[in-house]
Amino acid sequence: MSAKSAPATAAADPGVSAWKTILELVGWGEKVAPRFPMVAMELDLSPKQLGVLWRLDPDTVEEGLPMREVASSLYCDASYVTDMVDRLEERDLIERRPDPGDRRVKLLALTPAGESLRDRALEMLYTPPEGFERLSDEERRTLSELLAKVGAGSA
Amino acid sequence: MSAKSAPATAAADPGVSAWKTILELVGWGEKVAPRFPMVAMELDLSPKQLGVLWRLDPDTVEEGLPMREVASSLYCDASYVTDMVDRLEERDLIERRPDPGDRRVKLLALTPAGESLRDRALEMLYTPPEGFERLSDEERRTLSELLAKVGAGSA
DNA sequence: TATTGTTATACTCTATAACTATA
DNA sequence: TATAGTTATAGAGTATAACAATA
Repeated sequence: MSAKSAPATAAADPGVSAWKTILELVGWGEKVAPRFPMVAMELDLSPKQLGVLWRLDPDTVEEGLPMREVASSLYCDASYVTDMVDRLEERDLIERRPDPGDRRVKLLALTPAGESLRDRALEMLYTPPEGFERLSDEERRTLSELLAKVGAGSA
Repeated sequence: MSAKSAPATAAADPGVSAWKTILELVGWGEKVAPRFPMVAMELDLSPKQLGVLWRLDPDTVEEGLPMREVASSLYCDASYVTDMVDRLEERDLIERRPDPGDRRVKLLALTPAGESLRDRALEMLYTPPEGFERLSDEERRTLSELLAKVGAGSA
């Protein structure tokens, strides 16, 4: 498996070429700006701050999310979560609530302003790239089904 | 278009749900670690440093790439490219070459060590997530074709 | 004793501004 | 005068270690 032959082999596998296209679409190729950081920047948030807002889905985390869980879910240190939360709290986007069951824990939840900013972010993030318009309705359905099969379990 | 109704509408559009799955697969969802930064970390590179190596494809940029082009392609400042290149050069991964045509310009090119590190990185990056194994050969071909249509022009 | 979160601190990442050399 | 790259510097992002409160 020499350095020269590996790429050729890879290109022949439709799974690999599909995956490469996905990386391009998402902004980890050469021509498109990375989507997630771009959305964050437009909303004056760092990517990780947007990550915090994102996890705080009001529909699923009614009571709030322990900071520790946010930290592990974002792959960053707890002390940094403290810092981000401080600043998001100053901007009145989230709030800390005591956990009735364990007084060490603080639960994070969105304020109304935070909810609406999160909504705007998800709307931007979830808008498919323009290339999707080149597919027919049926092709879009097929694509969605195939990807759902791929993503089952992780998505 | 209230904040509550928007997500429901989105879920009904197969284009949107396909795109959401893509975001999950790539690590911008909740359960998977972001792929690109992870690959970089495993190779002891920052994501942007990996970006530099990535652009320096020996097959397409024979003579080397001007630093200015690398900067704009990575959406970062030229001074930061200087810094990254300093450190990549210290690690003997890339080198600066004079541009015979314009003596202000420096061309970046991979050393042999840089080439092999880049190969390793691309091999990791281009390995599709495990979920792809759930597709038949024909499904993979279909997926690849549909995505190629979506990505045409940007990929 | 182990765990949640905070504080203090330091290190890495990245941009701005001023500068040098070339065009 | 304008452009490619560098230097010096400052600011954001992020981690480590020591600590307080609670379990």
